[in-house]
Amino acid sequence: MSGALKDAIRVERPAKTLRELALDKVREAIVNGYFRPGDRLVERDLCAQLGVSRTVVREVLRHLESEGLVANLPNKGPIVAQLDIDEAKQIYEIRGALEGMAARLCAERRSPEIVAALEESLAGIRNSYRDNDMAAVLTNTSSFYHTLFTMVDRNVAWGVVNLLTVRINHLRSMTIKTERRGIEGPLQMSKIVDAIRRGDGEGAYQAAMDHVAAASAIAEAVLSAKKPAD
Amino acid sequence: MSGALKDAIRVERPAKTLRELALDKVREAIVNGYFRPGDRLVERDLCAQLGVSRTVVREVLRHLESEGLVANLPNKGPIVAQLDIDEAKQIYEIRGALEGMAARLCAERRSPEIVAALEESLAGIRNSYRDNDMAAVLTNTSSFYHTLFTMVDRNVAWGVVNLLTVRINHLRSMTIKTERRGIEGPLQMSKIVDAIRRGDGEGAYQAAMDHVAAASAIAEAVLSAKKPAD
DNA sequence: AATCGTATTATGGCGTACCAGATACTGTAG
DNA sequence: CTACAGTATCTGGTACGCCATAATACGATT
Repeated sequence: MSGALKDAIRVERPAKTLRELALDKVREAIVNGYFRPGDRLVERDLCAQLGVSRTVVREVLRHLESEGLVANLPNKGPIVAQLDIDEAKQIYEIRGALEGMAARLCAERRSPEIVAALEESLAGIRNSYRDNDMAAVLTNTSSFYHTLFTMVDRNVAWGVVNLLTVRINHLRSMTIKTERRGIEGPLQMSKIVDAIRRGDGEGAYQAAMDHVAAASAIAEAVLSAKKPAD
Repeated sequence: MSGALKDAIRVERPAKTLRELALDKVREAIVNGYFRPGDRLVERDLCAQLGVSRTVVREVLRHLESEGLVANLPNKGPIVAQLDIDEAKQIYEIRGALEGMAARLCAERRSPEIVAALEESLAGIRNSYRDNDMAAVLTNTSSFYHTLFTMVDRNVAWGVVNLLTVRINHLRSMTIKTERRGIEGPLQMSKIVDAIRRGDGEGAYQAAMDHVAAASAIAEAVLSAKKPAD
């Protein structure tokens, strides 16, 4: 029997361990603001809320710690990591470097499929903005960059970007709501696609950098506006 | 009593939790080849070898998993991650982008302190090559890049680079032993320093990219030479 | 003898209970 | 009102036990 066929009929099992489920739940809770930055994450409370044992909770906390979403105070325990403005800027900068790199590679590949896939995501973003569905904007933006990286087989860089992105996720949800972002965001992204279509590597690189830089500027404004009030 | 004074007399405690100690030990063991890629990491065996409980071992394994040093096969358990050649190339590529970025920033900063610090590390590398002390070469190389990133306050990018570097660490120890690397490596790095001294951002970027590209090429040669024999 | 089913073993996943040490809180005595 | 002692809280860490699953060995049946 061929391997491919065997895979085809393979029975899908949940395969997710309790740990992974709990991990997703807690990450979700942090990202969407159920747990606020600075909140203490008391192990035994989490056990109760998640309905799992301390063993699982501890492993989850360790994992989130290595993702940078949770910080561990010595002799004090884990808290939701604070996002300081400088760190956020650094994250945007790194994303710029990596997304620029991916965009350049896409341009150099000169493949119509890439352009088509990117345009599909971009259309999704425009539609989501039109429908005022901010969750969908995030999803589609994510898929835009996902194709940008994976079409040129840069899954490691994609992993790095994802890892960093969760740390600024609540910033993202604020920046996309900003005035004019609904017009400028897609415009900048279409410039990336245009450059890729032209096979203009340098242009694609610059366009990707510009887009992230714009997001970073908005994030900085949002963050510094919020800090004093806090 | 002033806070500063209180800090000054504060008794320095190990501060490292048992978990962190165990984490370092296991990571060390993987990186320096005590555990080979593909080896199974049986929890209860590790408990015995490390002298700690399963809880700690499990947390350590989770952590290493998120670092990419350990892979978890479903219904099978953790093994030491295999490093495939494509992934290694991607890691080098990312390092190139980030180190290039940092080098450019250093050049734009035009600070004599940065140049001095870099030159000190570079001298260390040359001496270590002369003494044939490969471990010291790695340490000094690491400190070279550490200053490159931290002098311009890019600690997040430094963290990313470190995270990626452990995954290719045994490759690094092979590449630096390569013929001629003892001459070419420091030469390329001195080009980075020269560009930074001149304040030539683009030149520093290119020099850093070149250095990583050279390392990547050597790694590829080493890896593809070893694979068939395996 | 070949094959099929079953018992055993190894191992991870998960839970519970317990203890030690650090910290924060609280109430009482002077 | 302050100082101090006692207490509650919480994490770090350990030990042990149970269950599910996968692989392997073994034995029975045809």
